[in-house]
This record gives sequence, C-alpha cells and structure tokens, in this order.
Amino acid sequence: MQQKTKPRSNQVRSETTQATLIAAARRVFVEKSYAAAATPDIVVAAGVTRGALYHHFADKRALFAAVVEAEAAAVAATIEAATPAGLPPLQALVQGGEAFLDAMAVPGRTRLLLLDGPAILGRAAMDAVDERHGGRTLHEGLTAAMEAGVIRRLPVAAVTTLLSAAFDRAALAIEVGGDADEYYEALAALIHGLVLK
Amino acid sequence: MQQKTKPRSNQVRSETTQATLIAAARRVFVEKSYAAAATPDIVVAAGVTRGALYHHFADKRALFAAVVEAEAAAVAATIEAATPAGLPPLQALVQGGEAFLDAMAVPGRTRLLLLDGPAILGRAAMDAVDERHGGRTLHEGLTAAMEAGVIRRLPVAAVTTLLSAAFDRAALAIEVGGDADEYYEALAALIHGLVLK
DNA sequence: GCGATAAACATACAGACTGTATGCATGAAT
DNA sequence: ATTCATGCATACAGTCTGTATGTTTATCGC
Repeated sequence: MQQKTKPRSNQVRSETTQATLIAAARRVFVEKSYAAAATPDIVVAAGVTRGALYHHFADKRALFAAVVEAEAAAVAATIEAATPAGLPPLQALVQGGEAFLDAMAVPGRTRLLLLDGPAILGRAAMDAVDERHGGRTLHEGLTAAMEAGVIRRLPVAAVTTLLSAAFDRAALAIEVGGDADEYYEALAALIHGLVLK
Repeated sequence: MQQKTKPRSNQVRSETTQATLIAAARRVFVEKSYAAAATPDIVVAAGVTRGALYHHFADKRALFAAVVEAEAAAVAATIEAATPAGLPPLQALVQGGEAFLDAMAVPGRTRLLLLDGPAILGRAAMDAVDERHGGRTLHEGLTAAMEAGVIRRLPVAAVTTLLSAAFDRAALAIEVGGDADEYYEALAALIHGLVLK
C-alpha cells in the first residue's frame, strides 16, 4: 500500500496527465475513429475527468493533434533507427522506404496519420508534421540523389510530395491485405525510374 | 404564379428531393467539412426538413456517400470527355492524368474525394467508388501500356494504386497553391520512368 | 512554517446535434 | 371511392462538446 497521495510537482503532474490522456486517446481514436471517439470514453480510459482534458487541451481536436504529433515522431524515430547515415543515396531511399512501411504497420498508424489526420487537421497541417519529423528523410534523400547526379533533375518538392503519397497509399494497401512484395516492387520501380540511364 | 402544388408522381418527387438534398449537402459538406456540417444546415439549404433527409437516406453518412458517388461520377465523365479513345497508351496516361487534375480543380472536390471521403467512408469504399468510375481509366491504361510492351512489366494493381495516390496528392498540392507545372513534370517523370529503355 | 496565489483538476450546466418515433397528407392500387 | 403505401413534417430521447464554476493541491514570498 502506498500513501494516499504522495505529493508531486505540478510539472510532473501535468506531464503524466497529458501523457496518459494522449495514450488513452490514441487507443480510443484508433478503435472508433476520431468522429466516433467521445471525450467521455477517452477520459474514462485515461482514468481522469473531462475537466483534466479541457484543462490541458483546447479541445478534442487539439488532443487529436497531440496524438498525431506523437505518432509521427514515433514513425520518424523508427525510420532513423533503421537507416544508418552514409548509405548511397538510392539505397537510402529504398531502405528508408521499407522502414517507413514497416513502421506504418503498427496498428492504428494508418488511420491516425493517413485517414483521420488529413481530414481533421488538414493536409497542410499534416505536411507540417511530416516536415518536423520523418518527411525530411525523403526530401533530403531525393535532394542528395539529385545533386549526386544519380537521378534526374526535377522539382524536388513536387517529387517528394508525390513519392510520399505513393508510400502512404502503399501502407494503406498493405494494411488491408495487399501483397507487400508487389508494392515494394512497384515503389522500387518508381524510384529507379528516376535514375539517369 | 403556378398552382400551389401541382401533382407529381412519387417517383419524380423522390428523385427531385434526393437530388436537391445531394446538391445542398455537397455545398454544406464542402463549406464546413463533413464533421461540422449539421443536418439542420443541410435541410435548410435544400428547403426541406430533416424528416425528408432521413426518409431517403439511412443517416448523414449515407447522404455523404451519395454526394461522393455523384462527385466521382462527374470527375470520371470529365476525364472521359477529355481523353479520346485510341491514343497511344503512354500519351493516354499523361493526357488522362492532366484531365484528372483539371477535373479535381473544381472547388470542393479534393475535400470530398481525397480528405473527408477516405476518412468517413474508408479507403476501401473509396477504392470501390474509383473502380466504378474513373479509376478504371488509369488501370486499363497501364495494363494496355504493359501489354503493348511500352512500359516495364510490374504488378499492375500496385502500380495503379501508387500512381493514383500520386495524382491525388498532386491535386491537393495544386489546390493549396503548389506550382501545377512542377507537379505535371514530376508526374510525367514518374510515368516515363516506367518506360522500357 | 504560513498565508496568499495560482495551477491542476472535478462537477455542473447550456446549447446543439443525431437518429427515431409518431402523425399527417398525397399519390397509387383495386 | 376506399384502402394502402409512400413521402414528408414534427416531436422527442439520448449523447456530445465546450464552458463556467467550485475544490483541492502545489508554489511562492515572508
């Protein structure tokens, strides 16, 4: 038995409450989708009250944004861990791509980052999230490959966006039972198609 | 002045009511997004009551599905009108793609078909919509190009999905101010990258 | 350590929305 | 012409979101 309420500093109190809320919200958002996830459900899952939720987050949407941000950070961390620096540009692209697909296989991630995220927060906000986290990988990889003269010189931003979209859709397709190998092959073909002959 | 209520057959009554509702719903869904669009708003815009809405549609989501279906059909019609049959496979792909981007420039289409649609109806349902309408174009185009030996032999379904995703993202990017020419160039590069050397 | 202030919560409330149930009116069927 | 079914309007129950208010717990000056 521990003491009833061991005194905690306000900082850790806030941090743990927010973390618990974000974790619980993630579960409910994933299980029921953003629209169907009710704040009463979330706070019960977190073991707090709605008062705590609205004290720490402006509204349900802000809580969702925090969940998305954390999820994107987790994806980025996974990718970085899987792609050592110093690889040849082209291989870094393909390998990073596979790491991305692996990371997106974690249950709920496609729903959070690829379906509800864009709809609730907007494509622009999601782009900003990507930019803060993993998106850089692809962008820098393509830029490096172009400057190294490995692939065609093209508008980098546009190509990044389009390839990113292709990876996203591949993650979605694989999740619903699509043959992962076929998507790997198709993605590799798209990337290698950019290689200067 | 016309008579107060000229008798209409039940069929036309239903059809016109549904059409008015779908048109009004489209406006409200586009203006406020699916989540923020309230059925009271929609029925006021349509000049009917919520009773009529729930008589013709199971729920708000079903009404949204009808809007999406109509929108996808409109996009498909535009594309077909712009891409005469009998073009060489590769040119048909590029030209059809540009027609797609033009069609998606109609205000609200990206929100309906690329943001709210996937989130509310699910990616699978949107794929089914695509399949019933415009999606075939791309799929058949790629298949034809492959069988003609113009492009690499790859899993057609996967490549179709990925290119479709790229076109979708391009439409979104252009809508928020992205340079259309850059995306055209990048898309063309992706397609031409599949060409057998 | 002690009072004052502010932060972290909990509870209560107002407004709005969704879906259903019920009632009425108009076209269809015989 | 009467009966029935369809199209639609109104009323209602339950739920949710965001806010306002109250209470407890930590922080800060002394």
